[in-house]
Amino acid sequence: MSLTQIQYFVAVAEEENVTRAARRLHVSQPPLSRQLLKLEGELGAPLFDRAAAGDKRMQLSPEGRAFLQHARRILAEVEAAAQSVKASGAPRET
Amino acid sequence: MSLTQIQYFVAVAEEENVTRAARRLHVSQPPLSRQLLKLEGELGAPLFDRAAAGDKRMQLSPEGRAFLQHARRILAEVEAAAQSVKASGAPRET
DNA sequence: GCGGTCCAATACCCTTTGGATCTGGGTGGT
DNA sequence: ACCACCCAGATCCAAAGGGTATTGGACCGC
Repeated sequence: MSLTQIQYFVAVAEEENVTRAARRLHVSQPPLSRQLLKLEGELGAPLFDRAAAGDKRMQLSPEGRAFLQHARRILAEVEAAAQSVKASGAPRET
Repeated sequence: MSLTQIQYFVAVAEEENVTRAARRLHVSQPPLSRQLLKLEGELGAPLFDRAAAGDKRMQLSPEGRAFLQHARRILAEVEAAAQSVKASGAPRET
């Protein structure tokens, strides 16, 4: 599992569409598709319901919904980690 | 920034020694050293005080200490994320 | 029923990343 | 002075990750 995979997953979960998510992430669709599958493989469960015939959207599976919560927290925490370094290195602006 | 870099960093922070951390992580010392430097580069600040002449330990810098807290949370959250998928996929043992 | 559209997945190639080995420089202990 | 320890740099090679082109399945209008 990697941070990029997590970013990718969140984007797809939000867009409910791989192609749109790819545009948003400035990558092409196939790599995104692959990383998604790879992530599902590692986790041992599908994160999306692709089966839905009459519905083209990439809908989150139950596992996907559970994962999404943590995924968001991870990304936020990463952001915070980077900030904290900058903050502690330059505690004051002067 | 990647999850492996974060793992590496935590290990070194705990061991206060790159070589030992490398053994613990089952990687060799040079890659570990490089990832550390790379991480510091990305963050824009050194995470360790290597300057200390008479002291061989890799001591955390103030920025390093700040980062460590988040780093641990990130790894814990990643762990939790994986667990949550397994849990929601197989809510019961039967 | 047939072509056109939309979308994810696969095939293939190529660049980049990351790990391993070997080496060097600097410090401390005996 | 010699040896041990430790981090960083150089070099090489395998693996990962992204891009383009293409396929395959489902739906829509005609």
